Amino acid sequence: MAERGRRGRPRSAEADAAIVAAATELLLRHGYGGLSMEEVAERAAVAKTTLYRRWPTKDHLAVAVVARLQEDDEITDTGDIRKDLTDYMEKVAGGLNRMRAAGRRPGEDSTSAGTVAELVAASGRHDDIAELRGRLYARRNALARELIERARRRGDLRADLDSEVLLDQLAGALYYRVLITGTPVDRAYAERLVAAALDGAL
Amino acid sequence: MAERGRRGRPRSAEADAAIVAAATELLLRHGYGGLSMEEVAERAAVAKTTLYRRWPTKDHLAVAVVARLQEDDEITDTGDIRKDLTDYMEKVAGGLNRMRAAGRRPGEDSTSAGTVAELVAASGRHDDIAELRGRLYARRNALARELIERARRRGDLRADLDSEVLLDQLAGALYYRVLITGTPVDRAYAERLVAAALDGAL
Amino acid sequence: MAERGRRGRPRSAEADAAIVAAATELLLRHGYGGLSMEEVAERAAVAKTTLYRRWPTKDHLAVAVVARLQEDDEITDTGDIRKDLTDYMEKVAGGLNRMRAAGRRPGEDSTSAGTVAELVAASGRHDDIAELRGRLYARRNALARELIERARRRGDLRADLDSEVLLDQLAGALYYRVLITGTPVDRAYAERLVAAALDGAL
Amino acid sequence: MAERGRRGRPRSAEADAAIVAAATELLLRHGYGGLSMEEVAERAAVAKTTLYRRWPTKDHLAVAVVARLQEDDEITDTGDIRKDLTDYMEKVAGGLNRMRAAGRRPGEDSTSAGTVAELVAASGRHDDIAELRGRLYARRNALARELIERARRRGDLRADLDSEVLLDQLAGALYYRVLITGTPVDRAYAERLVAAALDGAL
DNA sequence: CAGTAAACGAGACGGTACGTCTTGTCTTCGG
DNA sequence: CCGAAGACAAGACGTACCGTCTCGTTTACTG
Repeated sequence: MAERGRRGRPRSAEADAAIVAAATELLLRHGYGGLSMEEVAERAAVAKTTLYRRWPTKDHLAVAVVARLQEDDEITDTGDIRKDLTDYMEKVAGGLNRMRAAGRRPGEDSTSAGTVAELVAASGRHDDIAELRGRLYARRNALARELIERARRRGDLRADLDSEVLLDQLAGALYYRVLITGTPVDRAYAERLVAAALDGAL
Repeated sequence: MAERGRRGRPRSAEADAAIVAAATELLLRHGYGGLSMEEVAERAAVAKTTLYRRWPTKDHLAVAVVARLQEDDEITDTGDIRKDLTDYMEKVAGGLNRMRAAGRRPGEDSTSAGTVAELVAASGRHDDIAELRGRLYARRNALARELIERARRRGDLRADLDSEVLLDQLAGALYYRVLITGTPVDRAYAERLVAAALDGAL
Repeated sequence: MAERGRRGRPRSAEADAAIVAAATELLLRHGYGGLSMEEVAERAAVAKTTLYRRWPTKDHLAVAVVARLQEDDEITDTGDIRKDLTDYMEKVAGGLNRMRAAGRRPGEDSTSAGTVAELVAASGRHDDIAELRGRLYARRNALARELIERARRRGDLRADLDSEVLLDQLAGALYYRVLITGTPVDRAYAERLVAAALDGAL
Repeated sequence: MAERGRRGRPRSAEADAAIVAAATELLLRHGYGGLSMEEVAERAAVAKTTLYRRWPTKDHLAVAVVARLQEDDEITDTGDIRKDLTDYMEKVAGGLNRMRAAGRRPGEDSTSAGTVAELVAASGRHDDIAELRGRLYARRNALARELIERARRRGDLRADLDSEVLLDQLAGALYYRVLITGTPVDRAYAERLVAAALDGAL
């Protein structure tokens, strides 16, 4: 089965890299509002057409940049479910906190993470972005649920556990604090969170 | 220092009402992007000056509109903490679901709530909005925490309960589903959620 | 009948002047291709919106500029029809020659008048410009025809003269040389032209 | 010195034909602005490279297309100078009128001939086109002048006739009407024109 | 018949201007 | 002083085309 030779000039990998680099820089430094296609093109020494050939919209570019930034929060399974969940929560929190700093003058305590919200908002403006985000979180959550399932099968968690809700509670608490209440999220919080979820309130 | 009676023509209450009405209509119908100051002014038969005299920014107007829409999620205390929390969760979910529909053509299943995210994003753009939102959620959460505290004092919840985390878990799960994963949130889910939080995973 | 006071802020006369000045400069210096809305706006220290509020298109602006430049080729009637026609031809030729220089580096012998052609082309792209140009030339020719008619009534021209054709021959020859063949047009040529037209070829 | 046989693959005659056909179609149907290299390439099922290998510029292609369209306005010499000139004028007018229709929706009375002007404008943008056009009109006019000279030698025209001006008057009038005033040009007009030029105005 | 030179299809690329849009301010007149 | 009307500055957006380039492929002539 002969490899069907590609037609036409191939896309430039340099351009790709330069664009993403410039966009990342702008996004982290000046936030979503400070990310302009015009300036990305200029900084990447690339024509605007080259941007739009790859990403049909500023929103798409921004989402791609952030997706790359948060690419891999790997999940490790040590057999200690309490520790594994706490580690995972810390990784997720880390990703969020990195975005939290975006567009803030250093020292300024960013009470919320406008940039994260802007990206969620982008989902609302483009169905394809929404879909992409959906698949992304589905995959991510699937991995975490496997971790939980293994622990349950080992007998470390209740047999009738609602793993979907458990994940919502855990990840949700982080996003809620970062996006909505603007309260801090760190290792200590991750521990309290996992403890509360595992032990219950009764 | 004598009371310095207001000079000049007083602000028109009709204008206020017309503006908020028009803005609400646009926001719910066409989403945040479809809310333009120009069009609000036209529909309210009001000059743009009049808008900006009252709200310094489109973001401020939008936030004000939404704040009005979600004004009152009252908390009731029947003594049955499981039921009370479930009711409260359902109210919060209701508010979110109402925003979820914004800007969607009827029938279209809105996987996420772009408009909610836009408003969170607005917080990231204006410190005063962030502050306002902070105070709003602080008050709201304070009420919910009182409910929990009363239950604990009655002995219905663990003595060493981390009530801050409990609320994060509950509200967070809702926001997470609405904003991030785009999964549905209804009475049934509220029940599962409260059950999981109260009973724990172990 | 009371003058109905204009509503809203009136258009800025300074902006008008600055725009036309900048556009004229660019058009004459760099030709039609060198006239860019972007640069006109910058040079006039004016927003692009201000340009487009006045002229819906680059073509419209360019035409307006040129119309202003050629505004008044007055016709004088001394009673000597040969002299009057020659003078008029010279004036028309002057206007054309001024456009001929547009966009040419000094010293460069412009064989044709691209800019004039660009403006005629603009008529082909916008019906309203075509109409405007039609009215302009109608008025211009009407004045010239009056001159001719007076001469005929005096008995200085044939009684059965076709004055429409006479004008076409005269003005046409000038435009033909400037636009098509690229041959020069000056006072001497104007004299030959009028002589030939009045005396006939037989 | 032996004929140094061409190296490499010869140019495709099919491509040539397809390109010119597509370009002609587009130019006549949608005018100069509607003639885009991109679309010519697509319609001719040819790569853009193939276009630019033959014509360095869109302007060059357009000019070539039109040159082909107006290739031959042959001049016939019957000995009756009035008739011969009228016939020639009619042929020239025919060519212009064909261009006049370009880019017009059928039925729409094209007051002017934007496409002709666009081509003249193209001369202003490329010296080689200007030169080409110069040579073209020189040859054309030379033939017409020979016709006139023969008539003069026969004694059918004044001995001191200015044949250059005579031609400017005749052709100029046609172009002037088509390009500038937008008035119609037909056989009847050609007759009036030749009559006026031959008989004079005095 | 193998080698090579050029044409060719496909499509990415840099560049540039266009015309549109929206925000928030400013200026005028009138109540 | 408020309001209505609308002009204004600023600046990004996404589109369109041009003419150039870089691939891989095809078609001739040539040694």
